[in-house]
Amino acid sequence: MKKTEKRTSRAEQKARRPQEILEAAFEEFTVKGYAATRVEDVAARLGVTKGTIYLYFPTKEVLFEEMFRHMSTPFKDVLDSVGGFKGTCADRLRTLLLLAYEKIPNDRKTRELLRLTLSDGTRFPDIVDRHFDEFIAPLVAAVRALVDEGVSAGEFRRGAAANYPDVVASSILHVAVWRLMFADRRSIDGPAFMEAHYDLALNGLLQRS
Amino acid sequence: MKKTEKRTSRAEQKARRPQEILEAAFEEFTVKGYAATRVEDVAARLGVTKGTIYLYFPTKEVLFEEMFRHMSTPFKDVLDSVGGFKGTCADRLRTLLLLAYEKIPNDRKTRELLRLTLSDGTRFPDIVDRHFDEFIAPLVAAVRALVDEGVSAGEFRRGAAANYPDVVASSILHVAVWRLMFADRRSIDGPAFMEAHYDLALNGLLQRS
DNA sequence: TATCACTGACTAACGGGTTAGTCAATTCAG
DNA sequence: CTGAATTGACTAACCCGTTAGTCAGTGATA
Repeated sequence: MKKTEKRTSRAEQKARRPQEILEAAFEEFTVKGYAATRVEDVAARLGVTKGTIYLYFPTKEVLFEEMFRHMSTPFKDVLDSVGGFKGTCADRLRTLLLLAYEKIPNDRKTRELLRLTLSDGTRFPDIVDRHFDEFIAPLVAAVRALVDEGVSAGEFRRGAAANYPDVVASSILHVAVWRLMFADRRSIDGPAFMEAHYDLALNGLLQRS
Repeated sequence: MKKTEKRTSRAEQKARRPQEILEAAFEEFTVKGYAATRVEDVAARLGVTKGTIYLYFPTKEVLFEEMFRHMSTPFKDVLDSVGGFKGTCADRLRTLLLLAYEKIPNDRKTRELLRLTLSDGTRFPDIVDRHFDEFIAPLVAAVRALVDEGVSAGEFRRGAAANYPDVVASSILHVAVWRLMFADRRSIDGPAFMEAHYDLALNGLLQRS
C-alpha cells in the first residue's frame, strides 16, 4: 500500500510513524469529533491500515489523548516574554493582544483543540485541565500582571474591569468561536476586530483624566 | 413498564410524548454529543423503549434536529424591547448586557445549544444557521443600534470599537464557554464578571472629554 | 353499572450494517 | 535469508431502525 520510497529507510519510517499518526488523528478527530471518527479513517489518511495504528497506540482513547497532548504547543513562554518588554502599559497591552490573537483564534491547532475540549471534554476530563493550564491560566495571569502594573503606575483606572482581568482579553474567544462555527461560510475581519478590541479595552482601562 | 397512573389518559399521554422525548433527547445529546448518544438512552430516560421513540420520530437525525428547534427559545423579541426603553445610552447598554447574560451564559438551554452547535455543526449545517439567526445576529444588531445612537447623540466616541460592535458584547461568550468547559469544577462569578464587562465597555465607549 | 370487543401505544427481539481491536500471513529492507 | 513492519481478514460487540405481538384503556351495548 505504502509505496517504497528510496529516501526513507525502515528505521526512519518507524521513528516518524508516531508523529505522523498523531497528526493524522488530529485532522480526523477535529473534523468529526471523538465518537464519529473511525481508527480506519486515521490510518487511511496515512495510506496504511488500521493494524498499523494499533502497533503504536493500544486503544483509540489513548490515541486521542496523546494526540491532544502532542498538539498543545507552548503558549506560556511566549506570554512571559511580554513581561520583559519596555514601553507604556498601553503598548504592552497591544503586544499582548497581538500575541494572544496569533495563538488562539488565528492558529488552527489551538482553535480546533478548543472545539475538542468543548465537545469531548465531558468524556476526557484531562484535556479540560490541560486546556486550562496551557491557554487560559497563562493568558489571564499575563493580563492581570499588566493591568495591575498599569494601575500601580497610575496609567490605568482602578475599577471593576481592573479587578476581573479576564474581561479584558475575553473578546479573543469571540473570533475563535466564530471561526469554529462558520469556517469559511461567514468571514470575520481578524485585524479589524482586534483593532476594535484594543481600542475599546484601552479606552476602558485608561485614566479618564 | 410504564405503570398505569389514573390521572393520565391515553390521549393525554400521547399528546405529551413528543415534548417529553425532545426534552429527554436534549439531556442526552448535550452530555454525549450526537454520535455518542444512543436512541435507547433517550428512551431509557423516559422509562420507555427505543421503539416508542421511532413511533414519533423517523430517524435519529430528525430527532436531533427537532430537539434543537424545540429548545431554541426566542431571544430577538426580548432584545427588541430594549429599543423602546428610555434613559441614557449607558443605561440602556447596561440593560442590554443584563438581558444578554441572562439569555446566553446563564440559561442552561442556550449554553448547551452553543456546545452542540460547535461540536456537531459540521454535520448539521442547519443548526449553525439557526444559531446565527436566533442568537448572534439579533444581539449584534441590538448592540450596533445602541452604539450608533450613542455616537449620534454625542454620548459615545467614534472609533474602531463603535464600528465593530461585536466586540462590545463578545465577553458574554467567555462566561458561556467557561461554564461549558468547567461546569462546577471551576466557578465563575457571573455578576462580578458582568460588572467588570459593563465597566470596561462603557468607559471604552464614553466620550473622554 | 357490568361486560366485552376493539384500538393503538408500547414492547421485545431481531436483521443488517458498522467498528474497535486481534492475529496469522505477507512483504521487504538489511 | 531473516526478522521486523505491515497487512487485512476476522471476531465480538454495538447500535440503528423494523415489526409481530401484547395488553391497558376505551367506549358501545345491554
